[in-house]
Amino acid sequence: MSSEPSPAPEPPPALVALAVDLVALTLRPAAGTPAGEPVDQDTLHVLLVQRAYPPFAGRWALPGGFVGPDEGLRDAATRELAEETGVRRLPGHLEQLATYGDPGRDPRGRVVSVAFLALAPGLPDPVAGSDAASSRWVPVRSLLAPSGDRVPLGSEAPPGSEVPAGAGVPARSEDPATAAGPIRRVDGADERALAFDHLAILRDGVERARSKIEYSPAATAFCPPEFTVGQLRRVYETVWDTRLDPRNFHRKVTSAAGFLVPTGRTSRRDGGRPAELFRRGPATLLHPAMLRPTAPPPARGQDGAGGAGGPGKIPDSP
Amino acid sequence: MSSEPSPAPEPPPALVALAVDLVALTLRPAAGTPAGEPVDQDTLHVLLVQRAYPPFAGRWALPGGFVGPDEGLRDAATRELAEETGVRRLPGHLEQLATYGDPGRDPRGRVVSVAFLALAPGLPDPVAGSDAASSRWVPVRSLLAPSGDRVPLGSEAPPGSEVPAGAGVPARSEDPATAAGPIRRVDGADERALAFDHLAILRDGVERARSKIEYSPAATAFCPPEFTVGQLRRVYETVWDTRLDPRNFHRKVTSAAGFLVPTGRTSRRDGGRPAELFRRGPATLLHPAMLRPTAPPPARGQDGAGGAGGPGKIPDSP
DNA sequence: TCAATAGTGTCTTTTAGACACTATAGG
DNA sequence: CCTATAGTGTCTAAAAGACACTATTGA
Repeated sequence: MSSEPSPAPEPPPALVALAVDLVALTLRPAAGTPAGEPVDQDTLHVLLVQRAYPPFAGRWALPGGFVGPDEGLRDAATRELAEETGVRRLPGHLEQLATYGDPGRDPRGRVVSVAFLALAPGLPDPVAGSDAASSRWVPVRSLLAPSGDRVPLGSEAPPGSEVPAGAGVPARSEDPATAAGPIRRVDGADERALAFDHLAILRDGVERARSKIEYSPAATAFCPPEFTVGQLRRVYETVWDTRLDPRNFHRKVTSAAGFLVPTGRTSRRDGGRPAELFRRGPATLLHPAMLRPTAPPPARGQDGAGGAGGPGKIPDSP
Repeated sequence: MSSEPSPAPEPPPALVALAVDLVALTLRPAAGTPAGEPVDQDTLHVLLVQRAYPPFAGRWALPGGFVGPDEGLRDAATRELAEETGVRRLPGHLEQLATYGDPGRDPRGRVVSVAFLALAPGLPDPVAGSDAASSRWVPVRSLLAPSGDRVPLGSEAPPGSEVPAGAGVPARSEDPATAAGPIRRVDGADERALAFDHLAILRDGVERARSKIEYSPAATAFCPPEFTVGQLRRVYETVWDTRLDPRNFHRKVTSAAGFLVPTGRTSRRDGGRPAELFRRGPATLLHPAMLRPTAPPPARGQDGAGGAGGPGKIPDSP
């Protein structure tokens, strides 16, 4: 139910501030790839903004903001995403992730945030929004690394070089992605840490994306309208952080009914046989599913299929 | 992010009332089973309360209520469930489902509701809560039926007889479960309809439950601490509304690592060979998963895995 | 005896995964 | 020629599903 009228002996309706937060994921070339490394090695990036005001001023956070008085939840998420990326009709996929609203998650008072997950093909470098000092795409791996490790030596961005030269956003000393760099602190906290409970939200979003592309064609949201099987495979490999056999992948993906529709055209390549171009098909669920390479019998780590969201527990606390 | 401080040129923080709603599912014998039908045919039931005050006075709704000023979301859901069922330490499973907060879903103003999904073994008949005229378990099928059909002739409760004799809650003329009965109307609306957007929430909850038990051991939440493979199979059959081959089911469920732990004991039966008793094992994800009998290649109906959760789209509008 | 449920085994089909081999581009 | 990517075929193992058969109870 939604609430009770005044005569009901319920706890008084707590009035809370309502916000949306976005876990916007995209694939971009790993910046700062050392010479001699394979170029164009896509990595998973998330959109972050640097907070201009307290609390957590100077810290990086997921983009988001308050929901307008007459604004729908999804509308608010769409608006925030458009504001931050400068893109009005966003391609890709947007779905509700979970709601984080336990008391204490925001020092200013009770703020309930409905988090959304957005998957999009390579978006432009973000435009500084009105509510943030700056914003940028940050490699997810550098944020989820337990504590500065898990970053493959040399394949991840070295300190201060996550942004390709000329990207327009100067590297900042507060860079959150500098996993290998010295850890600076702002009012006693690890400055690499995200504001509020946003690291937890990010984790949930990434896990949701990982399971989502198993059972749905959502992986195509990371691709342009027309794409090759090889591109799609690189999406899966990047999001899952695995290697997949190109031959078996090709067979699976092309035999899943309604997943891909051939365009008849073919892509030009730098070297190698030209590949067929496909569009996303009408399927909403994949059959058979594209299951992640299975770690053996023992429990795989999460708690729930989130049903419809497939597996993946949805926490409700920061 | 969660919000911006006052100096930010964001839309002003809309203050909203925060509520939780519960989709509490359990398995109970179909009431009103005509003589001659197989008894003890479990069916999926959802807990509903009858609203005492406007709006939607007299209509049935999901149990729920406002979140206290210093109360966590999950805490509020747990409290509401305990109040409505009279059970303090609830067995079973509780997870966040989705949040419904679009303007207009509540005629009194902006009310944002975080819905939770609860799965529990046969709970007692509900105790009338302080905020509802009455509450009861209602067969899900009668609520989700397109418009009075989809109810297998003779196997569903006939008008006014959903409650087993002596259940303590007299059948009311407003009974929402009377799918086959005449449709009465209150202020112009089909009285069988649930209040607010609760039918949509119920649909989402049922679909989440259906996919949840595919990838997680959540089906055991419908069982007592010790149960037989046959009982577990009946859970799957009821939730999925399918028949499953007992022999293949037995093999699958006992070979999924960590799903079931044998107790060594055996159950006594009325007729038939005694069955081994199991407890729920430590697994959090099933491998291999218990996939629903697959409707052929065409898309299976939802939009997303949610969720590892697997599949299942999470809408954010009523 | 029979009916009913529990549990095992066997066979076929589908799918996953390893991997050989051919096709078509650029250098 | 080479290398690199695309795409097909073939084999094996795992899993799903159909179903025969045995086991153990109550009536």
